[in-house]
Amino acid sequence: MATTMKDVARQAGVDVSTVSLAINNDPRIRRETRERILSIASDLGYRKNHLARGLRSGKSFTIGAVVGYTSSAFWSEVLAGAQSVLAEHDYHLLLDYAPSELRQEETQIEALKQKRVDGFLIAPSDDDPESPDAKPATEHYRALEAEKIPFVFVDRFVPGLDADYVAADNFSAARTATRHLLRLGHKRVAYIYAPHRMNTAQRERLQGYQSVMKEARLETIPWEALRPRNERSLEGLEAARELLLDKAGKGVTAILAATDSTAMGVLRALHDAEKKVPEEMALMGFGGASTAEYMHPPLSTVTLPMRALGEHAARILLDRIEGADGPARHVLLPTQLTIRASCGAAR
Amino acid sequence: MATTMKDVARQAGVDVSTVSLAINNDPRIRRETRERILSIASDLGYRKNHLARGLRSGKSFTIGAVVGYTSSAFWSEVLAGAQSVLAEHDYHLLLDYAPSELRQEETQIEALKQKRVDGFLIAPSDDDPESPDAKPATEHYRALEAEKIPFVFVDRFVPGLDADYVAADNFSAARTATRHLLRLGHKRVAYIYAPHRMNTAQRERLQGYQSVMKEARLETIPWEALRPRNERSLEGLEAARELLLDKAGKGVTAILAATDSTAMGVLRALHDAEKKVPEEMALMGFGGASTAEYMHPPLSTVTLPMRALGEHAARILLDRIEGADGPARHVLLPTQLTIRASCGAAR
DNA sequence: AAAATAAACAATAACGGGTACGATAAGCGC
DNA sequence: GCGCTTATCGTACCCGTTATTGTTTATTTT
Repeated sequence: MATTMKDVARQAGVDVSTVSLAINNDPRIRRETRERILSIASDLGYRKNHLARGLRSGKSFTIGAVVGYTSSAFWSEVLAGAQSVLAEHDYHLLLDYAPSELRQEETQIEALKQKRVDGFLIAPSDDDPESPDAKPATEHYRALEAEKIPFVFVDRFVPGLDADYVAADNFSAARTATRHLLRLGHKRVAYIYAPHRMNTAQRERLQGYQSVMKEARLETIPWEALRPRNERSLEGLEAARELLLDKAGKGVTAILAATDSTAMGVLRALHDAEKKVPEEMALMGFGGASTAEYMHPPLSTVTLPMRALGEHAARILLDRIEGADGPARHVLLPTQLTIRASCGAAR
Repeated sequence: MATTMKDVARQAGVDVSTVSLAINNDPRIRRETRERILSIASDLGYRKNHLARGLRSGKSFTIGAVVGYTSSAFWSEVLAGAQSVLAEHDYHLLLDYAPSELRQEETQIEALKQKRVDGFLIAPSDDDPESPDAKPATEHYRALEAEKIPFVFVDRFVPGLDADYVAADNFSAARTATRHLLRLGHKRVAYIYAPHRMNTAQRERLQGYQSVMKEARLETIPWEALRPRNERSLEGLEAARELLLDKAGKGVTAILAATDSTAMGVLRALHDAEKKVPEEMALMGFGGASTAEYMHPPLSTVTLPMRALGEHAARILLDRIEGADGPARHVLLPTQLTIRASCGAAR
């Protein structure tokens, strides 16, 4: 059996309440007494029971993380960032990955509620590809608000819900990337994205691209990368291939891809079509996955602040748990344009 | 305040113990009574408190995951696999990422012990680069055994410790990969690996390579990829560059890289040196990261069963938690040789 | 020196749920 | 009608910790 406060108390000849106070550094306990107790506790291998503590105090020092495991490297980094901040305050992440397609958030949240998490980090699921205009379900988020369980959206958010969120500034990022391509002399710039992955982050990238193109009075060329038919096909590959054949793609000299992995698929299609990158076609992506750098040519990309996303979200969450209850905070973190070879030089 | 069993009991006009029995499907409670209680519980939005339950039963339905966050896509997949199995049994993962260099396992484990996790999934840290021959610290693992807290090593294990582990069959995988290269006609096959990432998994790959080369009476050409000096440099890149210049690299026609990311760095170096892949140099890696497929040429690789690693580890852990106490189980999962363009055809 | 105050610790009751045991009542055989 | 079993539920205590309130004993105030 694990040693408890009772054991320590017996050994030290004091009451358990005294042990508790001593361990929690309560000033009511004399210093020598505390030191004696702590020493005995250490000798006995005492380890406090967070379950009991949580039961009594109503806090579990645990944060539920409800994220999809798609583009897993991304979430891995985000969670690592969150965890590093949380660890400093004795908090831990309770993980609940689930494929975003299943959209099981409500079930996941419910299960984590039973474990009495003190708050949630949530990446809301993507739009329903069957009915992209349907309003996302918000009841379970409102339930969280009603129960006063803090939660912070990460990377994406649910429109119409005035909740805290931390995301990359995708709109500005897309504007910067698009402007960079225009500045290099490109006129016909296509934007390839996956509609079945549509969410607020993706939408803002698309809008950023559109806004710059419109301001420059250039034609926007949005191009949809459909869900690959079979497992072996790469997202973005077929789309790019079709774009090259379609009349809409005529004269396109630059492609902005909504994600790095899409850009990689596009790159493959360009290789297959023997289009030289960047000479005949410039290419940029979004992400910051380290592998983008390994491509041939190395992919220019908008680097997303993954760790910082997690860190900021964790800090806001901790604030809320401590009781801060101001208005919802919307944090947009700056991104970084990482210029490599794939977007080429001015023409 | 959240509704508790007491509230349900009051509403139903029974004792809390009856509610408890009803909720846990105890046969002593009449069916109609149980149904009435469950219905009232549902109406009141009752949700059981896992903290209280855990305190009483000594189980938290929580598993500590102590892994490094390096090659995060890998761990993301492993953890997703583990989580999918655990979720079926109401378990969750309590995450504790930490950079493997810090080797803080003991601290991490201690913190998770306080949260009363029912078991651990552990990826032991890499060898100490300062003293690679030093025995890894095993006291904290023995402490776990003494306290009868089950744990399973994943991907790597600690030599000399007779504990459960689940790993890819790296030795066979390396043998298969090496043999494949030999069968293609290569005689001088180099093996590039990172000594500062050395662990049991890496060691077995190296040994697999060596064993096949020795059996074929060919010279082994191990080549160390040192830790990149600056952030911007890619692991494997410098090593490959040096290998090409060194007399040891003379006549090498195939390179086996210890990981996919190393292979990517090597590929870059080969491009830079204008060595055609696979015509002038065949290349293979280990991993199964999806991005390997996006390379130019697409990288042949040994695909590691990431999800299955997590799933198996979780199952063993659940077994142990249920009380199974046979001898330590050592599970080696088969890998898959994924042939793409980078290793070329027979010459 | 009596009284007020402070210091240091003890005692006790929660927190929410699990469970061994006991109580009650109904059903049954004799 | 008696004792005995079985079904069904209540009683009471436990898990380990913490917040609150008491109870000493030492210290200061007047």
